[in-house]
Amino acid sequence: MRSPSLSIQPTNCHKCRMSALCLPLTLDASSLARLETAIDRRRPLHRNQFIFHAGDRFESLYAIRSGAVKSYCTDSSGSEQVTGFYLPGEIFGWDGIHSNQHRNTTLALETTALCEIPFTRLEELSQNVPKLQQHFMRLMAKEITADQELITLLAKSSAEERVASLLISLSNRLKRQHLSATRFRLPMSRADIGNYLGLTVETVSRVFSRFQSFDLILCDKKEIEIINLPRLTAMASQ
Amino acid sequence: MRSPSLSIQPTNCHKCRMSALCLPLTLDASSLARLETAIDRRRPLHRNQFIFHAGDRFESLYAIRSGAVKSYCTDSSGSEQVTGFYLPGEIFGWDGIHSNQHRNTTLALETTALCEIPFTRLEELSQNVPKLQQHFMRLMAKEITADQELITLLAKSSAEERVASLLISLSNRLKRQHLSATRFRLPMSRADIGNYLGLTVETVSRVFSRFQSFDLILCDKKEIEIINLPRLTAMASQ
DNA sequence: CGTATGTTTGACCGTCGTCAATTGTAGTGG
DNA sequence: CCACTACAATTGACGACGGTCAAACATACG
Repeated sequence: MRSPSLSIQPTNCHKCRMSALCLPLTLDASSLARLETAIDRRRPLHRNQFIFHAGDRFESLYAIRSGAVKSYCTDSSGSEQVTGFYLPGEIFGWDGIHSNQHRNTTLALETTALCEIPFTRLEELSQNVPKLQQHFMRLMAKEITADQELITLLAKSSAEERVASLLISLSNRLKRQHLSATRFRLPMSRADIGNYLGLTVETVSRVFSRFQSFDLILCDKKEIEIINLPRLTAMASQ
Repeated sequence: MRSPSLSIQPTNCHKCRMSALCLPLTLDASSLARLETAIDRRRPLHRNQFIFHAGDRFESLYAIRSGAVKSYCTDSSGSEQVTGFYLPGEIFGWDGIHSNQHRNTTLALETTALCEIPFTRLEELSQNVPKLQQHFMRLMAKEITADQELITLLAKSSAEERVASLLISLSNRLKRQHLSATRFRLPMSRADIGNYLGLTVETVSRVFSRFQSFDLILCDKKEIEIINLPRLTAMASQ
């Protein structure tokens, strides 16, 4: 029996509209039932609440049901580096697997609902459910692919290309969740964007202004409307 | 029976001096024996020979016995981005897991001996040998960690810090192989270094010159000697 | 030996970071 | 409810770091 202060309702992955992303599609009913028992649906976090800190013992992966989080690590000189933003349907926490402790700190950028997936349970289940093992390896590999795309972006692209890429990435990820691909609210600050993209706040702000003057986007602080999606896409994939 | 043209000798992981890195240390004898049957030791590749191309069907992971390789991907506009250099004892090929085809092209930077680890065999074995599953997840997670360190480097650091970081990284990785941490030969060109670090060849060359004038390193084309390891380390971890 | 490729160095210039000031927004408590 | 404060975002002026272009030189390979 779970404590009501930690868990708000039983998990029903098969009814969850995220399942296409965080679950193997081909999982049979009994395997799914076993997985569900491992997943703990926590009460929503509010803005700026931490999910885990760098150095914390690694216990679980997390899937986002709603909201958004950012992960960042702090280097020796104390400065932060944002390593990722995660949106509904996405899974984070992989960084803890290697050394059994997290390297990133992760916090909610807005009110956020999570599913917690205890990793040892997941490993046990994977032993018995080959598809599950495959699926999670794929998700990890996807994280590697995403990181390598960011590496390419940082190594090669101009400020405008970087910002365009982030907007297009967010647009695509929201679209996959059947949300609007052209109107959305940025969950993160300009500073977070700049940090993530290796730019200063000022540069990010200037790029947003330029994009508006080019009629690529409309933006009112964090509300974004993409006016010219094709051209923005072209700028991004350069 | 293996074709002699493809395989030069039977695999003996337990005698291999790399095993501390690419194998789970705690694997028992029978598990190890089963793993060995899956691993194919190929004849050495020479410089500029490809291991796989972007788009190739993903079949195997590869462990380096000797030599060095570089991985790079090609973006829409045809320009390359080096995503990693791999040295003896390291494993590459993870990028193919997600979509069952490789995103990176990987080639030998010098004469290189590899062990090929067929991925489906590895998955099968992982089902029966929990330690093996754990170990490979850790290795993948390590790749994620490494990529995120590169992201931080590219987002934050100056040209000098980037080059210093690469030299220190190579030094540490060679040291782990019980090779000299202060005298080594760079397997890659200045262009590769620049591409990897998001710099131009000219900038890399200038930084090498500056490092020499500061008495941090000595270098004769690809031969490097680190003169002042503490100061170079300080420059790297900034 | 000759050509292709890699490396170094110089001169110049553009992008983006730094510093600074201003305005707008959000959260707090009287 | 509004003042007060802290924080976020915008815009401008200026300069530095690293990119671009060009030339010279070294090295590798056939």
